[in-house]
Amino acid sequence: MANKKRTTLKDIANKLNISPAAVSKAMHDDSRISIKTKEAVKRVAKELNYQPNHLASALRKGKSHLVGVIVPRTNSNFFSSVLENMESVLNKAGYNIIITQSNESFEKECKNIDTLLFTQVDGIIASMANETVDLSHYEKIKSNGIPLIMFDRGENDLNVDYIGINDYESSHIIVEHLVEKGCKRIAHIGGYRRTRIFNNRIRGYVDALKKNNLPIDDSLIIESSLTLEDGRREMERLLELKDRPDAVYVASDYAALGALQVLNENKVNVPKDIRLVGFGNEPFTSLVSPSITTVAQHSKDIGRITAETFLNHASKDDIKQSLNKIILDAELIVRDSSK
Amino acid sequence: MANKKRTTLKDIANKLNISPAAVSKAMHDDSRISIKTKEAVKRVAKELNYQPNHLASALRKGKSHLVGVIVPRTNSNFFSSVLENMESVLNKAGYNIIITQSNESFEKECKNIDTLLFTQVDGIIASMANETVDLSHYEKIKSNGIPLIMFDRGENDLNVDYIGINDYESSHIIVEHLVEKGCKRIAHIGGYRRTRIFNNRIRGYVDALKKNNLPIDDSLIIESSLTLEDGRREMERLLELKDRPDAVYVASDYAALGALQVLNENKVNVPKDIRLVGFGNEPFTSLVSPSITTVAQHSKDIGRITAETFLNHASKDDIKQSLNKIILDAELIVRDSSK
DNA sequence: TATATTTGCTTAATCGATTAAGCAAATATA
DNA sequence: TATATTTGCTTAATCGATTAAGCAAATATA
Repeated sequence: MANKKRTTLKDIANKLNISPAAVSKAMHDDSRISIKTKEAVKRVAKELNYQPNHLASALRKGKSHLVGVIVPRTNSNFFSSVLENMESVLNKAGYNIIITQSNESFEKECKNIDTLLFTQVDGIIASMANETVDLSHYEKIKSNGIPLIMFDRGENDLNVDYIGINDYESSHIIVEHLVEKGCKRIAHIGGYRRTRIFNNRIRGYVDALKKNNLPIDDSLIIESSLTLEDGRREMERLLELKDRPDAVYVASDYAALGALQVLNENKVNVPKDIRLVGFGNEPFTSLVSPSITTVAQHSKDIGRITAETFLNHASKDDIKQSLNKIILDAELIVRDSSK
Repeated sequence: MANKKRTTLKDIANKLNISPAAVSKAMHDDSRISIKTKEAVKRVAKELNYQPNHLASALRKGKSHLVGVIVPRTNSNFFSSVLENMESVLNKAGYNIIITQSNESFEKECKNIDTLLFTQVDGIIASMANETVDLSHYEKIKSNGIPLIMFDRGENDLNVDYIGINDYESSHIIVEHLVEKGCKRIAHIGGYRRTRIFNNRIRGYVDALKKNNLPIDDSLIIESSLTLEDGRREMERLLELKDRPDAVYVASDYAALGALQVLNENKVNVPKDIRLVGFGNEPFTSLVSPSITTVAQHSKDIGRITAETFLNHASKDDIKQSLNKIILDAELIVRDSSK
């Protein structure tokens, strides 16, 4: 069934004995079309179940009303929630989003960008893969003349709008919280400094220690990929230290969970012997025992503001892009692992 | 920068003093174009950084090479992995995917379908929201003349291809496993019977009990929404029974985790006193203690086969759709909670 | 009443890529 | 050598929707 052709403006025009141009204008409530004609057009459009051909209008107008989104993965609560809110804002403005996953791979990220540019998106919103160091594929987006917006994971060098949380400040909040609980030797299992957000977390951690007159001990500052396995391995290393830390701030919930497993296995009492703080507020942090203190990243706001930033660009003709950071404050969620 | 217009076929044609038609054919390696011309065209195309205008070719060819995908949520490991594999297969065949989330909402699902149809997708791949009972919006897809493929959560009534795991058989495997471990009173915290997959799991559970000559006890069969909270509440109810079960088969990992929390809080030894099995192989099942025995759903295969099924439809001109189920066997992953 | 303005449409071109039809030159075959 | 076929392109139409330009009729203004 249903192999009949789609209804076009021309079909409506023929039925009403007017020109397709008049039909197009009537559908868009042009002031130069009589109310009578408009009503007739809309009635017939409904009768024939007219669906505008988006491709044709996009081609003519030079806008596809599609926005490409690149995320490392969708299966984290953070990204999934960002996407949901981003989509809702963009849909209201008549844009649809094409979601792609880089799986933290540089190569996949390059491919995704090619794909999105090929699909003629009106803009790209991206959060960088961990692997990515070379930024030339992102420059390609800019030289294509469409807006590029980064969120959560960006790079200053790109000189585009960025929306994220205040990583530097988050580390302060975490350290202050642990100091308040009486901790004096706070370790940090962090990401690699070359990634902006992890560098900021490390800087925040160091500066917060200084502010509280605590000594900086390089053996307590660890860089890793922050997987669950990394968390396990680094926690084991920390436990072997002669002078064990009394708190560990881990820059990712997954690594924090790995650390917690090792602590539990070694019968180290959390939070009594060692307090633990993660980052990201992944759902499982509230599910394990003890539940893990962590930082919520305002995914809803990030999604919404990122979308609004794109719309702001899209409404302007000049595509002057510049570094424009919107930094949100993160929120500490205190749970059993640091109480 | 970069406000210069995009390169078109015409630009290449002008530079080489040939017609745009020849350029188009050269780019597509038409056999009627000389090798010399092809080489020249490709060289100039590269020089001018030519990117074909996808909208124009889609309009002309009547194909957008876009596939719409609707999932309840992307933030589960299962859906995220399905999407990843689906995308990879479709990309290779020249299709891009537009991912949308229904958030388990019927209304959002309807909106997503409208959006995708408006975007002129060549087909829709969907997994139904829990809320959905009325199927008329799915019928709309079919009457649009584009293929509809369902996976994981479908309905026989739709009469379209369906790819999923063997829920009925999965329940058998789980029950057999528990019986083997000596369990005699196996409870089932399941989903609502109106959802096909949950109904199948319940039927499988009941039939497997019969097969093993175990009595069917209605107080041990519970229907719920299978959230973590549901798991907690229903486990509490089961613990209040005079005659407690010695095993609980929960039809979702989240609810299984809720059940596990209650068991741990009540100092019930898992697996000694009560064995526990979940469903879905969410990452956290291997992370909690004790780790939860669960069922893996072959997300990779489902993604791949779903994509291939679509491609199969797309390559044919006639859009005869019929109920065609591809059922994969699930795999039991035995962990500490049932050892 | 004569001119200016507004209303309500039509005509024709356009967005780029594609393709059916066709033509001239080159090559193959009788 | 004469005809048939192949090669290598061009011409022109097309996919639908949109829009600048413009025209005739209706209405407003002088």
